[in-house]
Amino acid sequence: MGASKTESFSPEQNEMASLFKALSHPARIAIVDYLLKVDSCICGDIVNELPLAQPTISQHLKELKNANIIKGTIEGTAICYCINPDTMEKIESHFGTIRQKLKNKCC
Amino acid sequence: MGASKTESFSPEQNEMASLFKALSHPARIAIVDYLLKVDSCICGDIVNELPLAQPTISQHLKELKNANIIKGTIEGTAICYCINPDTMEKIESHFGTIRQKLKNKCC
DNA sequence: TTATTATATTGCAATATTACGATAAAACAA
DNA sequence: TTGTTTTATCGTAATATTGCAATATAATAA
Repeated sequence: MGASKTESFSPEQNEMASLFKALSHPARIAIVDYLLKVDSCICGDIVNELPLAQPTISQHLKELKNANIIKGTIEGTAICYCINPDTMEKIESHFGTIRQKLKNKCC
Repeated sequence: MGASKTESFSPEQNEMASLFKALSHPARIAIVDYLLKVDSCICGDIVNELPLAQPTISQHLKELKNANIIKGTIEGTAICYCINPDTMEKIESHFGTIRQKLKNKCC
């Protein structure tokens, strides 16, 4: 074994797990942090910001893109990445729902 | 290689990544969902709720505990698990901050 | 055309995660 | 004590992730 039993859980549960998995690596958190820090959707220089090799960062960007956490648009030779606000809002509202449900608890 | 370069990132980035990693598996999402669904902090029957063997669930519960997402208190022979609202609020406020920062963006 | 620049893909080694059978431990009941 | 119930741990196989050198691709410049 070793593969996670995806088919045993609901689509919603799998979707949330995928979103969190995309955010479960410090390099990917750092990428999101950087995209938030710079004024606009800066192209290119993510590689210079992080202590990782270019293929590694490309791989992390791909995972963030696949999870719809960031969007990339081709801008000449470079690619301009920025955060997808819809996905962020989706996650925030998930925790908003959790907070609501916790209000009726005894813990 | 293969180990993630934890030391290259800030404590905050590593902490958020750890929280998301704890939530990055559908079984652990399902555990949180179940703890939210039941009226109070129900003891024991998480094993009967999920299609996973008892050692596997115990392992998932351990990870959620280590991440401070759930708390467990001994209740006789059983252990009573419930969600830690502080950690949930921490994550929610993280995305609240992200939303604020996105307001000033062009994307 | 050739060169340059930016990003993606391939291939692989190191490491981590997932799942579970077997077993242990802890609390209680008879 | 022995038995029962509940949860944790150990050991291990299957699979996934991480990181990077080498290489490929794509867009532009000279």
